[in-house]
Amino acid sequence: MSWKLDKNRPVCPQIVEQICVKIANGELKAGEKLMSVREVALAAGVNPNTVQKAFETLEQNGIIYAQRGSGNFVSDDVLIANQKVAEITEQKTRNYINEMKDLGFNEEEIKKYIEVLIK
Amino acid sequence: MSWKLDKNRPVCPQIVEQICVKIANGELKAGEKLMSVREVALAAGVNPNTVQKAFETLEQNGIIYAQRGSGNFVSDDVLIANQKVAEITEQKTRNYINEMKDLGFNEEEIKKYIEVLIK
Amino acid sequence: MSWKLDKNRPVCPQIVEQICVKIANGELKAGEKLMSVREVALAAGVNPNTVQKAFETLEQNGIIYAQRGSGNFVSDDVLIANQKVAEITEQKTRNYINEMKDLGFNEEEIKKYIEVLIK
Amino acid sequence: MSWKLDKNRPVCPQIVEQICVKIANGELKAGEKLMSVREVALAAGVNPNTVQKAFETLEQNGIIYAQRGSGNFVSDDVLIANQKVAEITEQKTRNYINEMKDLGFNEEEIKKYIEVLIK
DNA sequence: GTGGTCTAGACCACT
DNA sequence: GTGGTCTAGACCACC
Repeated sequence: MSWKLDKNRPVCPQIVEQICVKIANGELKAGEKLMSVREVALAAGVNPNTVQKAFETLEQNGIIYAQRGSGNFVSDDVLIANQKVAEITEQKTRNYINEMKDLGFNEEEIKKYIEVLIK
Repeated sequence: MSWKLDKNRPVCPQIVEQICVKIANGELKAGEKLMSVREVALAAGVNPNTVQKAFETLEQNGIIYAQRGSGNFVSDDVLIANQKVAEITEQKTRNYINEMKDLGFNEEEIKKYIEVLIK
Repeated sequence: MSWKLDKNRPVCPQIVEQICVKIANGELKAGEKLMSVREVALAAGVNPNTVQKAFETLEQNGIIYAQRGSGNFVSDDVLIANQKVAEITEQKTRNYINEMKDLGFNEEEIKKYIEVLIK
Repeated sequence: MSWKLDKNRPVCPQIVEQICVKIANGELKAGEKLMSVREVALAAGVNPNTVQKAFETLEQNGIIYAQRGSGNFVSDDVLIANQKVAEITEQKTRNYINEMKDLGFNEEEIKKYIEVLIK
């Protein structure tokens, strides 16, 4: 279980996203036990509180559930994670497009810009 | 002079960006007098302090210059504003691409995603 | 012997309470042998360690006693279980009343609220 | 603005509840600025982080909204706070009733018990 | 000054 | 050992 964290962005939502992705792509399966808060914190080089907060967010979204004393588990309904990933993706993309349009770019220019920088 | 501010993002940098854009696209010309801090604040529905900070940032970047008692003026060298816009654009785009890749998308998928959402 | 466990509350004290109740209402009689830790765990769908802890608590309170190799037995003095039940009841009720008062309800309103929801 | 906190219960939800109550009973009005995180922390004798978390919860529920650099404000829609109070009240009461029933009390006994302890 | 995020470290109850 | 909660204190960007 690997963690690529961009230290220039808030860490907590990144953990949330990455766990959703891991569930969405099958790396984590329905009902499976997650690594403990402390293990993730250690592996990702992050404070346990930050991981705890990320897990709380995931639980509030019904993507995982916590069981005191035994750990956190992937929800049986994996669909929610997929939706969350889709939602995050769409929101990031819409944000990007809007910001680019505010900067005066039109649709064709944005597409070209992406194409140039993408590799 | 219109202001489209996204209340969900920091306001100050948005003002900086938009003035750069207005200079870059010729809406504001070299040496032209800007609206006063108060006028911009009123027109954009924002705290005057925020506008003041934005103007200071622009002045530090050599994009505008202040003349005590008479107002703020677009720098004679419009090129700096163009560079700033280019810089911001590139950074936003790289950020977006990196975040999408972290979400598990490859280059082709990102391009397709943009194409679908852009219109 | 049935077990109604609310998974949203700590399990261990629930087991303690329910055994006290069973003693208090005569379902378990003085000197009677209890089900084994494993049996209770199985019947209640709970980790045996949790049941073990519950039994330890009960023993410390003098409500049951353990006999190595033969099992756990209801104490001869059933009174203690009765007191425990009374104590728990009072504490739960006082808690509830205090929390409702903190929410801005007065005594009459609390009574009415209970009456409406109780059936 | 007074804070009665029961140190034997989790503090954070208590703050959430009390702010909801203050909005519901009109002590805080729609659009009004709340005390700052630090002020509440000081006044309630609690760590600022705890207050921050409570405010986050309130924001996620649409009961207040945060404005970076200027403070937290009561949402224009006061109704949500009222609903939240009602929801909390009902949940606490149902919990209480269920726990009492698990302890072997029937409806009449619960009502009598409340009546005796309430004053 | 204000909210937002994070680190560090502690304690608790439960499994 | 595990999650849950809290304190303490720090830094940042923004208004």
